[in-house]
Amino acid sequence: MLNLNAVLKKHFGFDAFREGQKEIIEDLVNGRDVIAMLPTGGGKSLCYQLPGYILEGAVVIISPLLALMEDQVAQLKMNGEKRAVALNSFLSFDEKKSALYHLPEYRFIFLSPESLKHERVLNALNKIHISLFVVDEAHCISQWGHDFRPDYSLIGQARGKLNKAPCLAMTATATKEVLKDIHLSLHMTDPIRHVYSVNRPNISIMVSEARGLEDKLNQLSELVGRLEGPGLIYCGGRQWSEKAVSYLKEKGFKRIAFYHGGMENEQRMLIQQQFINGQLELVCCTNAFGMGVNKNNIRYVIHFHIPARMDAYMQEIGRAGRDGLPAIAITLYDPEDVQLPLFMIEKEFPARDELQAYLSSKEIDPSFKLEIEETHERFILHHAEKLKSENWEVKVDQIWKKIQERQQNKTEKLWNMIKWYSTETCRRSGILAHFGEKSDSPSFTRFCCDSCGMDIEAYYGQTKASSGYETAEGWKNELKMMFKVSEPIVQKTK
DNA sequence: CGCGGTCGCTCTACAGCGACCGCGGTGCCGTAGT
Repeated sequence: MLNLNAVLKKHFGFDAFREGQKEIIEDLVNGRDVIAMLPTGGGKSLCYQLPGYILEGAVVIISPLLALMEDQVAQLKMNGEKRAVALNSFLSFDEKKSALYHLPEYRFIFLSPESLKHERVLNALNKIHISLFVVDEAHCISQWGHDFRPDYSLIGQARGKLNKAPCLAMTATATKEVLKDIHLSLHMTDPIRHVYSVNRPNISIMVSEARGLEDKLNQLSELVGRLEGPGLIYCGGRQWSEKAVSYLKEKGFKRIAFYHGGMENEQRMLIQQQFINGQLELVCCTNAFGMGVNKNNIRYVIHFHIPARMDAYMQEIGRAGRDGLPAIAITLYDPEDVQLPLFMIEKEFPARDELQAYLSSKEIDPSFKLEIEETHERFILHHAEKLKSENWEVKVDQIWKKIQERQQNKTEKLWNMIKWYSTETCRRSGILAHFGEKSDSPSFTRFCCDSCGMDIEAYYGQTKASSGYETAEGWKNELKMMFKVSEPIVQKTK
């Protein structure tokens, strides 16, 4: 029997596995497909890196962001592993050509789902022996694969064209529906699920009703003034993230910056690094900020606008309190705010006449290209490809049906979120129910949520008392007693 | 749909109002002879 602990010590220098890691690795080494839902910061990358040193061949990792791939490669190289490469658009043509030629020499190969569809890449991958096929941040399959980045939904198909290898899908947040989506989309064979609770007992959850912009801004500056940082503020739009920063700066707060997808890459990397290193106390951002932000001492996450779905909300608040110390998530909820996500769901897809105009113009003159939004075009082309034997009118009907289906699906998720904001029962139980977990095991306290009687004033007092890190251990112990975090709820199926 | 910015009106007034318009999230990706 293989001694995994010895391999762990030899290659990573650790004496013991973290929770779940060993079981996941054992299943993979035994050739099984695995879906792993591990809490953030649970040491997910080890789950594919270690098998890379046991199994014959290369580990292929599908990653959603260039920055994440680069990060992982840099980390591996820092650990002395030179046989790691990221095959992406950062490489020049010559570099890419060379990397593909030398592919058999690599042990860890990182790819985007988009590059996985190119013949050249597939051919090169087919010439090597793949020991393990990994999809990192696998919830993206469900979150993006249906519309925003359809290539995410083609990973399973690509996998079928490659040498058969066990498949590992990893994420921190997934509902039952998302887990099923991952399973089916990746064409996994009877996968073993290692699913841990999404509950984060050290994060208190609050929803504060706000009426109108002025009320919201007042509440915001009060919170920022009294809460211990570092903190994150999630806004619904790019301009909002910038405006929130100017407002708070005007109020005298310092070390704040904004972050959104419209900024230059270099600037984005700078802000992220400054925040991680503690030079920035507060970042106002859109949902672009998050994945790959490895910072364990975020003390609060404020939602200035509501997220559109529960799993997105959990991912966002889950960035707080990774050190296990008390943290708080507060949403400033104005019932009027539902209009923004509603509008976005509408706008995300082409309208019926746009769809019709696009497909009919292609029918009349294939060389003519009707200018429509890039995401709309990609959605149409992706689905038209599946219907390529049909005539254009059938395509219009079928794709329109698909659009309505997607919009309905997204709107439903939004209303579920709204329902959760409006209820007066325990918020944590509501979240756990949403993820299909029973909520009887966690011992809820007055620090649970506003519905459980949590008082923000008491919270201010507690965290102020424990400001600095001298008392960190004391708090950790108190929390363990309060929440029994030493006995995590593990729901392991199969 | 709501917000904010701009325009134009008033007509002693150049500040203040209403009408109107534009905007609103997430990110990959090309090229062939070593």
